[in-house]
Amino acid sequence: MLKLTRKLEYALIALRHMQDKGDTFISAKEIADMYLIPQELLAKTLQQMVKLNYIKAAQGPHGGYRVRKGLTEISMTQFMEDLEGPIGIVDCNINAECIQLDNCNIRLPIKKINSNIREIFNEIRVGDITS
Amino acid sequence: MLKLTRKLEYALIALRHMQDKGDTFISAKEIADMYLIPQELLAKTLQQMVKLNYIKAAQGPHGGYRVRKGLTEISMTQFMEDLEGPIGIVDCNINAECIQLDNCNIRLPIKKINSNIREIFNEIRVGDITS
DNA sequence: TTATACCCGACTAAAATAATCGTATTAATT
DNA sequence: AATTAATACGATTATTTTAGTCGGGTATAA
Repeated sequence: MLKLTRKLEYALIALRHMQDKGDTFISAKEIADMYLIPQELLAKTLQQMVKLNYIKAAQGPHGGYRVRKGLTEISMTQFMEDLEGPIGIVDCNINAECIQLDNCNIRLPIKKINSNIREIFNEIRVGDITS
Repeated sequence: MLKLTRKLEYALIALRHMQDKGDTFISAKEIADMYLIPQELLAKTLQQMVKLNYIKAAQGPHGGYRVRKGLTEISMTQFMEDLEGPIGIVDCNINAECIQLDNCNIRLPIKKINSNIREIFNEIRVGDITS
């Protein structure tokens, strides 16, 4: 209940590590070894962040990844939703395909809570965690 | 990511319905039929709430459940943790058995966020949703 | 030209969640 | 007393989500 995914954890750990290393390119392997993260999984997450323009990749020996400037200013809401899709504590906050429809008697207050949670993550920058 | 369980949804829907009906005993079947909830699953959830002293059960024909006074004042944090166990957006906030231990570079900020979320649910009463 | 590292889709495994089943017990009604 | 409608509860199965692996490809530094 109310869990973050491992992917997000790994992403944040990696970002923090890269951030500490400044401009040098860090390989997925280095991070995976250091924090005992499955390498392939981490690699895929990093590749996703490259597509999102969060980080920059360099191929070949001595290649790796480094953080792009400005990433730290992105809100955690955006970060999480970019990587994992919309935040919804119940499904009807995301796809609305609920068999109950109008019958549901708790829809509104739940919706409110969902906003509260997104709001929390709006107030937190990625940089608050990674630097 | 960050989902509530169905069990919690069903519990809240049921509580709200019972609350609307005042002191009369409402059967699990009535609620299940009305909101298209699997009856057995709802029944088990209701039984759990009986043990927690959230509601009172009456057996036999015309039996069912009714809400106990005072339930509405309970915080959502307590409610959710009673039904589903501790809120932890990552596992190390719950059982602390993480292979990374001191190696983890994001533990503190994550812990902070976890508190924020528990705080949100502390501010919400069950009654805010069910009445 | 070889070794290292990213790229990417398909696949498999594991864990968490959701749902069902079977049997027992209780109590109102007839 | 028998029947019926309800809760009680453990065991099991099914489904979905999450996590992790594999294989083949591309780029590039030394």
